[in-house]
Amino acid sequence: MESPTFFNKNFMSDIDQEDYDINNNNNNSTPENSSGSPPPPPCAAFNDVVYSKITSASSPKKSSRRAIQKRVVSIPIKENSNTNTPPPSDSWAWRKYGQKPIKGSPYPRGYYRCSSSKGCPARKQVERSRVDPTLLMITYSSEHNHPWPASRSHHGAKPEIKAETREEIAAQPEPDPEERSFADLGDESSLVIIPNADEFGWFADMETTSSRVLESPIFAESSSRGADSADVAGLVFPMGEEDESLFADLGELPECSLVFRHRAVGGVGPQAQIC
DNA sequence: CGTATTTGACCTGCGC
DNA sequence: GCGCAGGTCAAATACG
Repeated sequence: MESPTFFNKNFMSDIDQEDYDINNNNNNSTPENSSGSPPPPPCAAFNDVVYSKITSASSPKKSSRRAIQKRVVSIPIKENSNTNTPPPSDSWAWRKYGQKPIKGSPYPRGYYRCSSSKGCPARKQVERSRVDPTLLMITYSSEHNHPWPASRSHHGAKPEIKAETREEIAAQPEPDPEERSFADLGDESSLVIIPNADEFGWFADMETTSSRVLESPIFAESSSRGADSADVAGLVFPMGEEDESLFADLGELPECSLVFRHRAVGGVGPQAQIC
């Protein structure tokens, strides 16, 4: 059903805005602030942007108007990663559906669709920060309040979205009991969300030049202790080997995330923080 | 053979 | 109204 919506133009510069806010140590001067709106929540290094998307009228599949919620995280990566380097894994399965060069940025933006569950409306965009190429900007978006799927099945299970078409997606919003609203993700804004200690592997993949992250006491510990990173997990996510169940809870990102923030002052790297 | 990725085309919104 | 840029589609291709 179409619901009346309003278009928030702020969304247009979502990434750029975040990017520059972050990298220009300008965290305190978000548009919201400058316009007299309530200040962002304590952890709000990023703006959650809720906007409506008015889709193509010529394409029935896309003709619905939906409120979209966006969240941007930035992740340090190896500088020598190239555009073919897959984005760091998070706890969902993503299927790439497009890539576009972005004006003003030497790096293309990749477009991914959630394939963790059938009918999952979530999407994400991945691009290198033009300001700091060692940062990977990941923009998650989903319909506002749409259930965020349980995490993808790891360990080889392929996402089962084969026959999925956009029509099917629109037609079957069968939420899983374990699913959480994507809106939940938005309750805590943050720069970098490390969803799962078991997946710090992708950090290993990125750490070389971005040891800034590992400067974090928490991370330094986790990285130096390898498998024992469960300590870290213990801090934020009660994780064991049976992380399947944990993954299933990853919809609760805010509750089980390590959060890194750029230091607004001092211009140093990200700062570990648990919201 | 089934699934994922690539990539050019197409569509839409926005700024001028 | 036009052009540009971003986002998505879908056919072709690659991969396991």
